[in-house]
Amino acid sequence: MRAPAQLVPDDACCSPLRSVPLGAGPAALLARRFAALSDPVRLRLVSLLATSPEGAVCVCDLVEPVGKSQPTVSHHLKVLREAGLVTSEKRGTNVWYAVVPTALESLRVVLGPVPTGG
Amino acid sequence: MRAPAQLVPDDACCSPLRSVPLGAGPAALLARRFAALSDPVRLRLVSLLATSPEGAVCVCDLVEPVGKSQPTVSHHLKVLREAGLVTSEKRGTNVWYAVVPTALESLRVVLGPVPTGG
DNA sequence: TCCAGCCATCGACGTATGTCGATGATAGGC
DNA sequence: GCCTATCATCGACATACGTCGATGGCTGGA
Repeated sequence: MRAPAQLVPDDACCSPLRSVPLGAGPAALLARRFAALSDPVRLRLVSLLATSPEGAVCVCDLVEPVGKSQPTVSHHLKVLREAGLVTSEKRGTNVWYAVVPTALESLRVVLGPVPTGG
Repeated sequence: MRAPAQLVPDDACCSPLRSVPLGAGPAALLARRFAALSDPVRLRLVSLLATSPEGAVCVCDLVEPVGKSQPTVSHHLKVLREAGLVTSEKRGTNVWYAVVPTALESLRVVLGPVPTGG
């Protein structure tokens, strides 16, 4: 259950937007990741995970802060997981989620200035 | 027509995701911007604008590269414009679009590590 | 073994989104 | 003034998405 269908690989897929015109394939890959961040609830979930002192948060501690039902939170976590932005780990009855720093970093690189010839 | 309804302001609206849990308001603002980047066609449009030597591209030169109809391209450009990611300027019969570097930079900041206490 | 708690999945609903053809608005050339 | 070119808007359609209540699968404790 940890990562059954990782639709987007963890590592970066594309060059910065300013380096070379994006092809259809890389654009689709990138779009999936940005789509994962295109919802307020998911952004708040990522923020809650990222700001956690332990680096991971139990699902039971995510439902109340975002103010959505448990199935809705579970759905959003699945979207983030399939986008490769978070990982999940089962501990007893609970499931703990954590952000994947390299995934956020890869998006940062895409938004950044072109490294060569800038 | 340049910027009739700027739904998202140009400057950054939020702290990095890792600094403090995101509130509902800032999350909604950010989500709108990421949503603008959540489509392959729009990502390619931004890339075409960003890689242009002149820094701006006529709409007539955007339709063919992305392989969509002219109304569809116009629709996507509107989404990008209302998200504050691009600007448009009329020159004669043509309309030239250009990226807003600070807008991309603000998203980069949000994805980045917390500046204080990192 | 049974029960309780936690989380994922399912089914359904309303809404938002991407896409196109047709049309309209504006600018420039004859 | 008329025609053409360029781009935005409109209307329509299929699909995707966010949301919830209900349900199911697992785990741990009594």
